[in-house]
Amino acid sequence: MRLLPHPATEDIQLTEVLRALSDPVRMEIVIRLALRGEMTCTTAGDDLGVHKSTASHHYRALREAGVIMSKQEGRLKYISLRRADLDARFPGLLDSILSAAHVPV
Amino acid sequence: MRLLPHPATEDIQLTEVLRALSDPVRMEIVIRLALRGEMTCTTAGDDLGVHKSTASHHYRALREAGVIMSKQEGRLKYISLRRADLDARFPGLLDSILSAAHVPV
DNA sequence: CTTATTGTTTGACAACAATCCAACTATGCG
DNA sequence: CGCATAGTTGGATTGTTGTCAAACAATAAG
Repeated sequence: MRLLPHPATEDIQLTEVLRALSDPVRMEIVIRLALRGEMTCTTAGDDLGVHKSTASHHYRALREAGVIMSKQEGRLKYISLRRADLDARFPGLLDSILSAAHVPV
Repeated sequence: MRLLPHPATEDIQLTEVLRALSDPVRMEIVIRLALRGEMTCTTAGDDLGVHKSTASHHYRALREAGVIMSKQEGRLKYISLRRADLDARFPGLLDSILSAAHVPV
């Protein structure tokens, strides 16, 4: 099991988080993660309407902004929302964004 | 006194609001409006570090996303945050973003 | 009427971003 | 080992964005 580089909680920048979530494809990925929890990249990218390499690019954007966590397990890569970290850094922000996206919090 | 075209409250899109706020210059403008209320474009753009035409471009981006209101009064144009509209459309969103930006709400 | 003030528009330009495709890497399976 | 699966990377393309400068428009003031 390997971890990939992620920004530390205190290094997460507000405008970068907002930027990451301002793309509809990335927002949809985040919504899926919020609804269904940790999942593999393939599952997260299913029926997303973009090429898998494009999805991969979006995973990186979300990871570098501090929105998601990735961990490699064997052949699979699991991604998940950094809910606790985001809530520690920006209390209430993720919840209000998810509510705005009609995701039950 | 003239009003300029703004999106109706129900037409404000989440990703467009996040996009508008993902630029540091626009975020700073919004912070100023949150702290000091309605102000003219010149006041809002003071010491922003960008050319006035660039600031004007940002006002339009914020207006088209539904984040700010503009009204022309004589030679001056006043801009203000659409707090009530944003709160009606996305409850708690603006507050949590402003809190994240260290603006007292 | 002329001038100063306030802000927008247009053009140019460089940087960035979203996308697809093809090639590649890495891991597990038989 | 050889093959399939899961994802990433690099290149190409196309479009968007942030910026400045210069020209413009509209209004108020002298």
